[in-house]
This record gives sequence, structure tokens and C-alpha cells, in this order.
Amino acid sequence: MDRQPTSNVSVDAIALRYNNETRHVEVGVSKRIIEPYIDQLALPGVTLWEGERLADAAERAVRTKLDLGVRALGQLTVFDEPHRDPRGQTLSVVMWAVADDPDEAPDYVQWHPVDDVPPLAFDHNQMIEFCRPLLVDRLWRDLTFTRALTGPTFPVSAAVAITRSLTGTAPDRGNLNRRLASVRGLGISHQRIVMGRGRPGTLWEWQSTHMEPESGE
Amino acid sequence: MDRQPTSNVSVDAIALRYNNETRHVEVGVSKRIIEPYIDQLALPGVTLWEGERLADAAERAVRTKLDLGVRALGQLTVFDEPHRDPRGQTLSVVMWAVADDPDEAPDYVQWHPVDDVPPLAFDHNQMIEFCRPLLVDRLWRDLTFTRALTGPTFPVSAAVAITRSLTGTAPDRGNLNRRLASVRGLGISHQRIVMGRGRPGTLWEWQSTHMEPESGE
DNA sequence: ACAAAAGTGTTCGACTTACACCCATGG
DNA sequence: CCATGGGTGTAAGTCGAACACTTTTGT
Repeated sequence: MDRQPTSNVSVDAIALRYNNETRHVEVGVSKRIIEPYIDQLALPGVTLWEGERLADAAERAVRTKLDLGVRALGQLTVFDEPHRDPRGQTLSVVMWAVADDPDEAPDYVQWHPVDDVPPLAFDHNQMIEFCRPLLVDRLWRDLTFTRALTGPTFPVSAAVAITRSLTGTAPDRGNLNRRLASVRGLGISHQRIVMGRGRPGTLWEWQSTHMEPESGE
Repeated sequence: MDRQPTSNVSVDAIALRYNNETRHVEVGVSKRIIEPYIDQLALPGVTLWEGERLADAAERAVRTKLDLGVRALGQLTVFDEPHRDPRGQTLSVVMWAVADDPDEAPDYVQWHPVDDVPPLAFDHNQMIEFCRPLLVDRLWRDLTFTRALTGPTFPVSAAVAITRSLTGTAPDRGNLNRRLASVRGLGISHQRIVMGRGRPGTLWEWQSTHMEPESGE
């Protein structure tokens, strides 16, 4: 693949991760080291190369800006406001991505809860705001997305926390349980997991290991 | 606005129209007059200019290729397969558009039912195939889309035909009636309209004249 | 009268929401 | 024993699909 940058298309990734400590779904942002908006936080984004696929560009963005690999990704929308980028780069394809767990985050990388992201460069805050409902829509429905976010197994507490974090309101535990039970490919492991205080919860596990590829483009 | 083409992004429009004669939702295609794929049919598409908005580009595509204005349009998806264009233009933003009624179509323009489109240039058939479910999803839900397609008033027969044409199967008249009744901004005009044979049908009319702008980008 | 087109009514199952109540564990 | 987290049950409301049946027109 040749490395000629196409001049006017950028690919920005909303890189997500479930933080088991804080119990939040977090968005990865990094401090920009080049102009414009140098030293400000921004979503990982790259300029699309000629012949490069969107998925590859998004992965490259997460790898170069957050120093992480991605488990899954997909297309969200296109932002086309003029003047969104002082360089004249008018088009940005926004992708979601679920990042690998970071062992140790570089100092220029930060993770913030989706519902509490600090001011970012460009129109990146608007991107997150606009795309959050789209992400909510994918939760427990788009299995590739959900599975990547939860990991291969997860306790009920994580399901509650992820749902609360994305939707903004705490889900009804009973209803969430029934919802999980109806998700294809998701089953109850007969291990129980203790979270400290309270009754031990079910551990859910994804069964079919093959990830369904997202149809499209 | 300057007219420098950006090298690698095209905007293709799935231009729709409800044909009251044939009772089909039709897609507008035009014979290409330049290479590549000269003389073959294709969706109206243009190369995005620098600083140009997607909506403007889509409108320009419909205007220049089909010689028509558009009533409404919106974003569908992005196609990014490499080699989809021999010129190396890898990215295409696919938009839907509802075109004005043609008084007389130029000879290079054809309209075909969505479920029976002839072979087109590039990957345009795949685009239509992939986007059709997205269009079905908008019908009777996205009011901008639906209103543009039906026009300000429409008989039941049109509602049935549009639904059948997009979904591929004939809707249940009773259910469709109730559905229409539940659409905000849509009401029953107390005129009845005679379609030739059969019982005269209700004429539906859109009330609030202000179009809700599509949120996004 | 009959076919074509339109309209009403009713049922069923799936899903969502809300809420009440029971269970198991740590301190 | 009680706060905390987890789980079951149930009922109301909404929605879509399916189907039976009636009404109004042209031929």
C-alpha cells in the first residue's frame, strides 16, 4: 500500500473501553503533538491514505494515537461541516472502535467517561454527542460491538455499569437480566462471581467464538 | 466556493421518486458520457469539491446527471472498497435524495423500480442493495424522507404502493392505515379520492409545513 | 352480481417499562 | 441484622403481524 495521503478525508475513532475499576465506559483521547490544536486533547484521528480502507485507518489511528490495538470497529457517520478543520480538511468519517485493555497508558493518553468528556479539539465533542445514541443503539444488539466491549465473559455488574454509562440512566436489573438471556450467543456460565459485598452474581459468557463480520460497504 | 476537486471522494445519490403511473418507487440513473464505464448506466454521482458540503454535492449530482432538483436528502453510508473505481477514487459517500417530479426526462436519464434496477457501473448495484433496508427503515419514520416521497397529499393507494415497492412485499392495508394514523403531522383530509375502480380512498395530508431539519454532522 | 379497492375489528405474541418482592453475602 | 448487590414475578402498555369481515365503487 502506498503512503500518499489523500488531502481531505480524515478518519476519527471513538475508541471505547469498559473500565472495570471506575465502572464506566470510557473514551480514549490523546494530547495532540502537532498543529493545529497542539497540546489539546482530541479523538484519535488520521488522514486517510490513498487506497486505505476505513477500518484500517481507524485501527491506525487508535494504534498511533493511543498505542493500542482494536478488538472491533465499525462505521458511524460522516461529518462534513466546512471550517471544522483549519487545514481545510472538511470531511471526517467517524468510526467506533473498542480498544484492547491498556497495560499502562502513555502520558499523552487519557480515558474519560463517555458522559463526561473534557473539551476536545476540532468538533470532536459534537461527534461524541451525536454518536452516543448510535452507540446505545448497538449495545446488546450489535453483537460484535457488545462482545468486544464486555470481553469474553463478564459479571452482571459490568452489564449494568456499561448500560448505565452509555444510556445515562441506570437500567432495571430484572429487565436487563431478561434482555441478556435473550441475546443469541450469550449464555450463563455456572460460575458465580463475588464482587465484595452483596449476593454473588451470574457470570455471563459469549459462546460462539466466531465474530459475525459487519456487513456493509 | 472554489472549484478545486478533491481527488478521492465521490458522492453518489440514490435519487428516488414515486411514479404514480407505474405505482413504483423508482431510482434515477443516467447514462455516463465520460470514461470510465462510458455509455453505461450509473447512479448520479460527482466528485466532492473542496469545502463543499455533502448535501450540496448530492444536489449537484442530481441536478447535473438527472436534470432535476431535490426535495430532501440525507446521508446513508460510506463505501470504501479499494478498486471500486478504476480511477482510484476509493471513497464514496452514498446519500438518498428525493427528486422533483420530472416534466420530461432527458434521453440519457432512466427511472427503474428499486427492486428491478438494471446492471450499473461501478459497485452501484451493491450500493442500492445495501441501502434499501436503510430506506425501508426511514419510511413512515423519518418524516422528511417520507413527506418528500409522498408529496404534500397522497391517497392510500400511494401509501400501499410505496411500502410494497420499498419493502418488497405488499403491506396489510389495515395495519398500514393504523400506522399512517399514528404518524405525527399526518392527517386525514376529508376529501375522498377515486382511483378508477374500487371504493374511493382517504386522502392523507401533511399538516405542519415546516420540515424538521435532519440533525447531524 | 362480481371484482377491485378501501376500511374496521380482533387476536396473538414479542417486547418495554415499571414495580413489588425474595435471595445471598459481608460487615 | 441490615445494607448492598443480585434475582424472580407480574402486570400494563405498546407494537407489529395476521386474518376475518364489511363497505363502496366501476363494469
